[in-house]
Amino acid sequence: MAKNLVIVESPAKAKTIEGFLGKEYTVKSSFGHVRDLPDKGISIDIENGFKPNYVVSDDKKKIVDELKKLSKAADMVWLATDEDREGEAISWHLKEALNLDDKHTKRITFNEITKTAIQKAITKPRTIDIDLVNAQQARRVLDRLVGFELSPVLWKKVKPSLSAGRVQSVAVRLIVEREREINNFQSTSFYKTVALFKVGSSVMKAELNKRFAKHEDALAFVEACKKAAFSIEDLVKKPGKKSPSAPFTTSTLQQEASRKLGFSVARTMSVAQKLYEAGHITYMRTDSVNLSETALNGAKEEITKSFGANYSNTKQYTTKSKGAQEAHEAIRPTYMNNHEAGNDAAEQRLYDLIWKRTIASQMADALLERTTVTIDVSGRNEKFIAEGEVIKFDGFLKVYMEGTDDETDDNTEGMLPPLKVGEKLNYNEISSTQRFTHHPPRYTEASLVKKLEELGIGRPSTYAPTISTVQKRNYVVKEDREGKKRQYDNILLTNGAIKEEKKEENTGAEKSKLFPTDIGMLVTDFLVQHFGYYGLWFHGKRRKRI
DNA sequence: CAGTGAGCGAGCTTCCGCTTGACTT
Repeated sequence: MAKNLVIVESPAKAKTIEGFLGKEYTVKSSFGHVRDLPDKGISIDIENGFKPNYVVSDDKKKIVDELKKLSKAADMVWLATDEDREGEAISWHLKEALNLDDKHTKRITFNEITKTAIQKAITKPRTIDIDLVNAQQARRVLDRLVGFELSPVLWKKVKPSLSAGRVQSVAVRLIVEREREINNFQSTSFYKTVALFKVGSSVMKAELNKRFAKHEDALAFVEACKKAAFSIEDLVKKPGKKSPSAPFTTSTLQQEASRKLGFSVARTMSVAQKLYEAGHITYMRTDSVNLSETALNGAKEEITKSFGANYSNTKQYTTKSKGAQEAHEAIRPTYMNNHEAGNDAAEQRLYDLIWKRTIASQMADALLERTTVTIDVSGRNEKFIAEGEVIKFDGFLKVYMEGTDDETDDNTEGMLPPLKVGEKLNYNEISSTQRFTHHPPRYTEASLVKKLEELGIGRPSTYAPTISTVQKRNYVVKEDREGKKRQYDNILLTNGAIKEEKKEENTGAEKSKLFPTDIGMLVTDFLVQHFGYYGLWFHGKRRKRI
């Protein structure tokens, strides 16, 4: 029997660590939390200091018995659960459930799974941080009280089996409020004027720096263009750069896999889990953008070998999200020199995304040259503006470009032909087209996760389950909607003649967007009315029961 | 007389966050 028992949260992690520590150490996993409030009833003694009544969860009885036996036989038990609020609580629960005494128990933490990090952790044990444990208990108790007091009110007043809680009710409210914003949105139209100028054998596109509100003003401008002369008034070149994004966290992986691969957040997580269990990537539930020393070196080596030393720019990123607890590394390939991994197409594509994002994060900025051309229209104050962008050094763009959520028509900026100030220009065509302002976008699963993270609501392990809960309760549906036909005006000037047309386009089509249901809106209004800030104040004052 | 239906009462649902399988479909 080994002298030392090390307990971590995840079995895959246990397997890896056992290899680092040698024969004196047995490494086991708790499979997450081992104790919790029971499923039924509040189970909190509100009269006596809100004392929680914890029980060993049914699915953890076997593992707790096994850990009990192993801990009795060991000289020392090392509680090596994650270095965050929940991890500290898991260690404390293990100590309670296994009846561990202080003399034979040590608490260690590490936030990367490397041999040096583990060995260093063993030399610096500490005791359980009871303040952090209490913070977790406060979180747990509050969530139970809110969820189990509020939900039955909904059963009575609205419909059985509904639910409310600190996280899910906010998620639903965000979707409901966005839908109402969209319904109240008054779209206005304007005229966007674009010219195509002949420059040698190529064509340069330029947009007018004024948008006309009225059809008659747009028409008057295009009319004036018939006789106007066009010349280059100004030519400005400015250097620019693009920097790579930080390596993936759970939330950014979910967003990018949704944009680039069309995965739902649940799909992303289950595919990532398989890659993790096969040892291809690091832990997939993380809020950290940190990379270990070995990862940084591995990336540098790989970039230098594949692209040259001038493409390498080794750096550490700092988290932007305020609630981050950073118990793990960022999501990255375990071995940087593995360019491909995975058993099926989904795993391979997700791995490819993770590999590229990680490698790109350690590559040099892309260097650009942005050119802005101002074109004078004789007899008018408005100017046409043409913009061009030339990549001087591609840097990280060689492997990876982050996707965007933008739905606006893409203005692909390319190279501009050679030009000089004062040069006269002739147009091929000038058009003024009626465009419409957009309502704020509906949430996708991934953009909702992004919003929740910004608000500090939910954790990496709960983003995907929360999204499925609000759909399971039928508060929210994920749907495609067909667009509507819309007419718009187009004024076109070619060869000195103006042609006016009514054209038709499809607008408002949605794909895989989140829509609130009637019940979602009703429950949100009910909760806001009775349990929003003023609702709580009202009920407290009047001690009114509902 | 047999079948129907109104009315009553009991028991169930639910939170968030940490982990995987063990289940169906």
